[in-house]
Amino acid sequence: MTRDKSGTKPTEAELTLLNVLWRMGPATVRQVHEVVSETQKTGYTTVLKILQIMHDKSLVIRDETNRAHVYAAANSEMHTQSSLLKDLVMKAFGGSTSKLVMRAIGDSTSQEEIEDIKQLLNKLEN
Amino acid sequence: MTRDKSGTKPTEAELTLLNVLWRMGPATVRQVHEVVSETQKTGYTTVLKILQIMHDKSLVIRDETNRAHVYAAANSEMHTQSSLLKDLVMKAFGGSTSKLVMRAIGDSTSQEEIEDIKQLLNKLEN
DNA sequence: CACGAGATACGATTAGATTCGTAACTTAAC
DNA sequence: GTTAAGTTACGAATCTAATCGTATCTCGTG
Repeated sequence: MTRDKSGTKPTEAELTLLNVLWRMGPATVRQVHEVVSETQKTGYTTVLKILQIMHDKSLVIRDETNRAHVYAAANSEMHTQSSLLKDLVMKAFGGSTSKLVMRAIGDSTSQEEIEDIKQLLNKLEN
Repeated sequence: MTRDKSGTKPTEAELTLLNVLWRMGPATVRQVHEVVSETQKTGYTTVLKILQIMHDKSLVIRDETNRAHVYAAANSEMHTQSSLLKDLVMKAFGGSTSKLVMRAIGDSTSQEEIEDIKQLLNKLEN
């Protein structure tokens, strides 16, 4: 029996590549590698391999029409953020989203961020 | 050169045990194992081993006075929550805490949770 | 149609996490 | 002081993540 691989939480390396794909939109291995190389020394085939694994897990879809396959994130950034948040809420905040939010707000050193959050809450009033 | 192991992010299994220690306070391997066994089928020596590894990493401290060593979390739950949050903010929210908070609030299905958060924000006004 | 650049596929390696069996040790009680 | 129960220590096996070298494939160009 093979475990269902969709909906799996992306690993650290996978999340790095997803961030690139969300920022760039659909892209080839080469394009992804170029962006990643700006901040990390990662081999081309490493990026390729991880994208292939992500394809196996259905974390990305790919267009094989052309010789250089074009990869795209299977799920939206929003969806993935929610999924990661839910995971953290469960594992470290006893399932309480409000506890997580309060901790996050409490940690906020930036005054701007606090203002942003207040504005959002004001909108929620309506 | 050995890398500094303190301040390391706890793994999944480690976080499970930390949750028990935070809930119970200082405890022996047996006590931790009993609690963990309620929800998982984990061997006694597995719990022991993980606690030993956590001790190596300075994630827990232990009192070896008695034959059965007594383990305690090295860092507070709050401290660890903040650390995990910061990590997620960096890896999945482009470093923006407010984005994380907004997503978390947006996902909140529970009306109570939204109320809790509003109350906290009101307190912050002062 | 042969070639070379550039692409994918594959397999091996390394490192860390997790699991647990077995050995060795400690101590209270007989 | 021997034993039995309970404990820690150790090491091996398994699994997953991550990395990359090498082999193979593909296609435009001459």
